[in-house]
Amino acid sequence: MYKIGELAKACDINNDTLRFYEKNALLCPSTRSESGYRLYTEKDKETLQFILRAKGVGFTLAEIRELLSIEVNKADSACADVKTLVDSKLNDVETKLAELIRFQTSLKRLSNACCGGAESAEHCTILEALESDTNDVRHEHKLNDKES
Amino acid sequence: MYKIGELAKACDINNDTLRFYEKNALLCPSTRSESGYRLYTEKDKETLQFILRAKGVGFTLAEIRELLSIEVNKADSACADVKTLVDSKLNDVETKLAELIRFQTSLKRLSNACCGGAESAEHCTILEALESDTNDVRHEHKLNDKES
DNA sequence: CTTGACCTGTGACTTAGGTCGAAGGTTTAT
DNA sequence: ATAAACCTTCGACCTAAGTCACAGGTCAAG
Repeated sequence: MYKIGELAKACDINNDTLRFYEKNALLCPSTRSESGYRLYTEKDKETLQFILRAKGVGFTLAEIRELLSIEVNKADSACADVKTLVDSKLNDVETKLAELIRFQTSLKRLSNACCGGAESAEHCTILEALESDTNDVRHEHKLNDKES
Repeated sequence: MYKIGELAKACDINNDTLRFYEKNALLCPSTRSESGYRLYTEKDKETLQFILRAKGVGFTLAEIRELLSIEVNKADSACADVKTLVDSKLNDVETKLAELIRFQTSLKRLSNACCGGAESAEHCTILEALESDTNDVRHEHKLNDKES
């Protein structure tokens, strides 16, 4: 049995995070001591590690709650249910990825176009790009310029 | 001169967003009418468009505030200052990108390993991967498995 | 002269995932 | 027996970028 601080230290998280997970129905300690201290079992620790691993692949706590409800009750769920969660998450991730790649492309273009010198910024190509709506900074669509 | 609703509509944002930008020192209307209405000039509109374009390439409002302070005072800033902001943002973006790619890789691996069938999830490879700490789900380091 | 569309300011609420402080109870070691 | 190190609950605070509600003032049309 772990007290809160012991489990937290063992898993390298904050005590408050554990309380937060409890409040949000992710991980409730199996028992309490006479005096009300949370007592976590080895099984609780495994659940916590499940949570941390799921966080590690990008799941939100709400999604992890879903995964856990399948996990505690495996026999009544299908593989397909689990895979759906993973694929839907993968979709989210790829959407965000696409946005970040647009950012990256635009920023690289801005950076490459700028001399970066100590001269006054009066003719800075970056500022000019942000000022002008012709020659949209955000998308390359028909710009047919090459990344240098 | 635009009233708040006119400028908001012209730029397809919310009136409250404009008030929010004002409160956060991003865009103050040049004047007010007798009765206190905000009045935005054409120049204000251009500044707003600058802000929206900068948002479009991924800058936060705090960063845009920095860009604007250079923009209003170009002569006293160097190109290098601007480029530094862009490069530092690019760095942020690439850090986030790296994390999302890790998520993507892990999720793809989980998804590919799962049959996704209607069978009970009792032996679901996804759940097993999240349960076990051997065979870490998050990183490929020495797994030398191939993406199918 | 009233109705409706607009504007004002203030302050609260949202999401996500915690983190912190205060006031007090418990355990353990000395 | 008392101090240090733990634990409890509760509630407030944090970031980011808004969004919404409320109570009231203004403006143009009919």
